[in-house]
Amino acid sequence: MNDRQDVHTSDVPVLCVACEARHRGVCGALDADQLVALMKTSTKKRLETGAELVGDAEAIEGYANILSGVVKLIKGLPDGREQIVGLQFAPDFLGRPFQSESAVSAQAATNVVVCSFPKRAVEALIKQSPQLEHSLLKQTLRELDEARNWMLTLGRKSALEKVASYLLLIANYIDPADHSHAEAVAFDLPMSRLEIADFLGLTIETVSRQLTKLRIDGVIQVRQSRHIVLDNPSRLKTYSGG
Amino acid sequence: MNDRQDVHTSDVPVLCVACEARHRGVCGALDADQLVALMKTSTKKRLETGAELVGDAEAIEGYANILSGVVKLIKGLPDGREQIVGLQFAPDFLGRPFQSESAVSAQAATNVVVCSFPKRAVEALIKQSPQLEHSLLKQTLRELDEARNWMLTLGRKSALEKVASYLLLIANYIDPADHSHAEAVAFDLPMSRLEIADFLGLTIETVSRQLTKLRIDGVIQVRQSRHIVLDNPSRLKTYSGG
DNA sequence: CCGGCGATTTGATCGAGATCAATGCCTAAC
DNA sequence: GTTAGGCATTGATCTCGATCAAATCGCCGG
Repeated sequence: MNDRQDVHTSDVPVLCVACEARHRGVCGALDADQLVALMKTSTKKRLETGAELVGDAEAIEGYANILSGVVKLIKGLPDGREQIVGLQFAPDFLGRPFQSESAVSAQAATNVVVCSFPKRAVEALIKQSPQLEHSLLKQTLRELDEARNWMLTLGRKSALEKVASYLLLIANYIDPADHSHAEAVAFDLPMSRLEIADFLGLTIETVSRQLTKLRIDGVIQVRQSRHIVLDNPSRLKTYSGG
Repeated sequence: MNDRQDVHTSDVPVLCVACEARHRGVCGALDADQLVALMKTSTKKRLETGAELVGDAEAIEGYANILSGVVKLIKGLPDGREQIVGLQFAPDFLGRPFQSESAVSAQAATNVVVCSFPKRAVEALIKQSPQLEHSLLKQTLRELDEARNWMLTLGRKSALEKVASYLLLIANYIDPADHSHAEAVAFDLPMSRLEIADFLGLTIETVSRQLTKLRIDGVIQVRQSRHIVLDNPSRLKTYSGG
């Protein structure tokens, strides 16, 4: 079901000479020499909540590994309506290979730390390393699956089902354990109500009302608006529409 | 904007020894020897409208090149609600590399002709040929872009904007020319009202009403319910919400 | 030509979620 | 502690699209 860990071709984290983080993710596909070469070109960057990594239709300046935090991918309409079309968590790889322009805008949803690489260095490496390309293909296939799952949610679920699905999605990222039995899970939402609404194709008021309903039904606890406790995750699943 | 043609690593169509069609698409990435080997394992299949290529959560029996027709990718909820999460046209490649189960069900929306290959043969070839993997990555990235574009439509557009966007999408597949100036385009819809509704996250009645509205506004002509004429495609764009 | 059947259109009504409008809550500055 | 300002909740109302129901169209077989 969840092949997230499968994205890492190598499970051995590698110490980056530039940003001093231990990389996993796509970098695991490289051999030692390639890694050293790549990491000499890397830079560690810290981004505040709301900071823009790549603007829509802007030239892409590089690629990045997310070390911590959550990045949202946004598409907007000319009149200002917005839809979040993807969420990226560590250790996802950020960037659009073989395209000079981005179709989406990428923004930090929380404080984010990335290790970024110049476009040219990564693309040269992709040409050399089928392993890296294989790794990118796997991540892209996973993102495609996630996008299609979300299309079902956007097109066919009710507001209540959408919010329940969202909570389960986040709970699963925080703690990828199997929540089919009844262990409690607690976590902080990495997004504001407005961002949740833009992810679910709803308004903030509707998101708030559905959370209230779930709270009153005793399925979730909400504290300080961001902190969520699921006493019984499998019960929440019955609200998510499958 | 549209890098569809870019998917074909080679522009030279190759005659398939088995199905006697000239392949393009992903097969273009192979060298002559590899092609011959692959094509000896291929079979040409004709599928009636509605035929299922791959069921949800079924084992994937193989891969296929679409030679003609339209294939819809469907995701469903336990209670029967359905969402079309992707459309594939010739010469798209059909299949989910590196996964034993399909996350979606694939059905023929029109009569479809495919040239199918056994799973094993294709996967062996992917291992040998970085070119093929590169080609698959490009197709997957394009599908991801399309999925994300459609998420914006599903989450944030009105029913009228959705229907207008759908007509422009189909018009663009039929004739990938630039429709920004005012040349008329005519085509047959490859899908029923129910399928359009399942693609747009609407009901058949709403789809029908929006088409009627566009017809009364003089933006489109509708004949025999499937045949559409856009006298002025750029005018339809103003209805699509950007 | 006629009847039948599925697909589509049109009509009437309903309701989920949007919109408009307060009100309440948490944090930060002073 | 007090106040200001951004977020979130709650309430009242409206609207778009769903639902229920009834024609109408198009096509095929007799």
